[in-house]
Amino acid sequence: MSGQGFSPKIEEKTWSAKLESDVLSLWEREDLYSFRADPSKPVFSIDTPPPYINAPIHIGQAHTYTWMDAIARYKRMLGYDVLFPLGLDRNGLPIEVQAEKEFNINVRSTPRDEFIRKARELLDRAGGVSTDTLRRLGHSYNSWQKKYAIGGSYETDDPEYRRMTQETFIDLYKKGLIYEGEKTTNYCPSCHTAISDAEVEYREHTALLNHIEFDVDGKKAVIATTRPELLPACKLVIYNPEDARYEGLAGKSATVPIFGFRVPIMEHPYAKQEYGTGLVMICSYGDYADIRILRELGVEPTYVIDKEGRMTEKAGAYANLTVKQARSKVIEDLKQSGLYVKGEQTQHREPICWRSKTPVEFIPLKEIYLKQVDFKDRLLATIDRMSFHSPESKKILVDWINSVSVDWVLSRRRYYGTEIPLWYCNGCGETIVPEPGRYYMPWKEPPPVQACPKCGSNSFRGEERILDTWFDSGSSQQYILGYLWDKKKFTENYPCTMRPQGKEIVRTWLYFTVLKSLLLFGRPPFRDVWINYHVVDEKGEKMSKSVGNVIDPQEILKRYGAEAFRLWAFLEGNIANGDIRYSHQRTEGNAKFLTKLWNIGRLISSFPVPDGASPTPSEEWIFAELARTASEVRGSLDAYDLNQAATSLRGFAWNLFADHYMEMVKARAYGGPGISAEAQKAAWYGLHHTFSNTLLLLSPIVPFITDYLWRAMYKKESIHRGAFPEIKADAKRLQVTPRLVEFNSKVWNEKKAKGRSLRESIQVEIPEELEPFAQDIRLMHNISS
RNA sequence: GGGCCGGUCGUCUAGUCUGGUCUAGGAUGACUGCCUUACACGCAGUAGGUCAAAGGUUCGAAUCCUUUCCGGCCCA
Repeated sequence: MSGQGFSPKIEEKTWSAKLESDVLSLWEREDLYSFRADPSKPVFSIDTPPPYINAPIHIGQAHTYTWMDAIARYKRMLGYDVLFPLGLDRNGLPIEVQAEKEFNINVRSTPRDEFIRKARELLDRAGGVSTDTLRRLGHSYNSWQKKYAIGGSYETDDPEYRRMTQETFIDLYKKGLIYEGEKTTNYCPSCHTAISDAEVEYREHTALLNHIEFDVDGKKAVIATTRPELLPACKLVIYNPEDARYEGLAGKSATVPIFGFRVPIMEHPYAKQEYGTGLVMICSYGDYADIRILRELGVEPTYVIDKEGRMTEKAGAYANLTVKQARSKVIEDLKQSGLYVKGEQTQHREPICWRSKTPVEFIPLKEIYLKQVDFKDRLLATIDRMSFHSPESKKILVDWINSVSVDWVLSRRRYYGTEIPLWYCNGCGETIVPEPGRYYMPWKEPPPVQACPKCGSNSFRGEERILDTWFDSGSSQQYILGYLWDKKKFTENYPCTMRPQGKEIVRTWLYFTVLKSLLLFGRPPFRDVWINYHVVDEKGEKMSKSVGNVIDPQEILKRYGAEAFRLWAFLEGNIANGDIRYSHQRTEGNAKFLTKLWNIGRLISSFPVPDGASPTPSEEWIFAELARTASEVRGSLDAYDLNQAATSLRGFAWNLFADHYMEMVKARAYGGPGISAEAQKAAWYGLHHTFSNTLLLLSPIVPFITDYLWRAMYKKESIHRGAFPEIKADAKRLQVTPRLVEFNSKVWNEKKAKGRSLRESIQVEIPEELEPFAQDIRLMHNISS
């Protein structure tokens, strides 16, 4: 047999991103990824984070959803019925704020129906912006269509979703875990609503630290504060017990300037000697420390700020001014009366609302709460039953649970969200709770009863507030597992297998899901929790619009294609361990593997696919390496470490299989004088067996190119119907790998040193350990004896 | 103020738990040579690291301990 007659089945020299859309439409036609509800298969469920619909997918989402996709694909190959739904988040404040801006309306002065309609209009307009990127990335969600069934894509503001949210509320209410109470609450004056502790963030900023003179029995005492407008709410002046300057002051009282009332002076360790003058005024309420100290001492608060962020009549002459106005007015008045000592700039941490970034105020509100403080120990025990990837991320949740100190404020004074399903009797105040089963809108619907069961009155008031968005989100796993439609199946498949999510929403999304799951089902919501960090720019800095370093994944798709993006996402690092940097240059570099893989396939496609053959030592060796790689990859994938899986696959395919094995057997595969038909067939088998399995192993990572090559070379049926390869091979050949690689390198080096081209012949002695491979090695390097 | 995580060639990283096989491996970029009938988006080679710093434990430390510095995050 001669070297003639073998030419690649594949003509193009490189993989092209243009082929991606062809492959994509094949997948859609073949319905490869739907949830089968096949009772013979175990379910692997992934509670994907619904991206917010009104903004394009950013690079961090593109990255992490791609990881989830690979996990889904891998589990499918293991024989799981994979539940991998696509959700779209349409709830929450951002859309309300945007509607206000867009239509120049105000949430409080616009009729509710109209406001909701406008918000929905905006959401519908945003439509496919988010999903287009996901689609092009080749993600294998069960469905792109909205369906009221397991596996269907869903929207968080859907009446069905809200029906479920309300059902959980009703359940918890009936269990006695929900109550209404008046407490000091975090209040965002810009969102006009109460917010939970989990929604409070801190911002370091420069503030004016004002030194103000108080009078203590005719003597001056200077107090430092960043919030002089709270003088009318001053309750207490404290200093550190160690502070010698103020020894003996405790027990006396201080007169508050301008307002003239007296407050007690006490020692308290919270006051730091080095902060301002060491004397601190405690008001109701400037910050959490105030709340803590005044509660500790049982002091009745005076509230001087109202829901609009204006001063109340308790602030006397300052009533109706905004907080800011009042602050400067108080400072001005203090200066006039000579009680203002000085102002200096200081670094200060202030609590802000996580959505609007407005400073949070602490005011009394009657709100609806879900009990959580009582359950801290059980929450900690519950999360011990979930496994965290990486394990370090669990600490974020543990710390948060330990710091929980008040119950969860559920009610929000907004319009666009799930209504709290309650009515109140106008006669006796009785609370009416409906039966679950449908979606209730109490602000526009009559109550589920004709007359009050307690007093018989038939006049009612529907609840107008809505639920915290996290109360909806905190049941996403419940929704996707089909709680609404088949409770038996739901119970069988509970808990959900995995929750992938960002670390920045551990204390919200993850925490609230755990809480609700514990209270509703007494179980953890997930088996595994995968927490990811962020994608940052080339220099390691956070991407932000104002800095102008944001990279749109669409741009990467346009420049390099989906496979290139995916390779970058997998090869660049493990996002569960830390931030990942993005760089075009590295994407380009990583993408070269696609060309390599393509050309490996191209050469191999020249040769027939034998059913089997008796392997020579070279085949035994590469099969042993293939088996080792497959088991490594399996281990990495089981640990959700796609980075390691991708790295070892690239290393195997390129640096061992192509560089060494293929070079060794190429001549044998082409055939020629002195090569038996049997040996040639063994080479063909070695090439195809190794390559087809490599494609399978790579298919969760680069699903486009592997499927394309697979169909071109092996089967009509998609590679994504394939099973994860189990490769058996004798491990004893593994020992020879370093010797082989070393020897080949030595020969190449020698030729180079002698200025010869690689095909020229050379005289080298083959070491004894490599004797079994002698024939291949001689042909490979053109070694003359 | 407290806590957590990280710091390894220009860049990304393996190795750290279980100290010796690490005179630290790979990738990428840089440089040099080569179009060897799959691939120049390739092949081969070369250079590049006092493993953040100091001290300690040990026969031996990137690996264990202590302190410090830097970066990031969280809590008060």
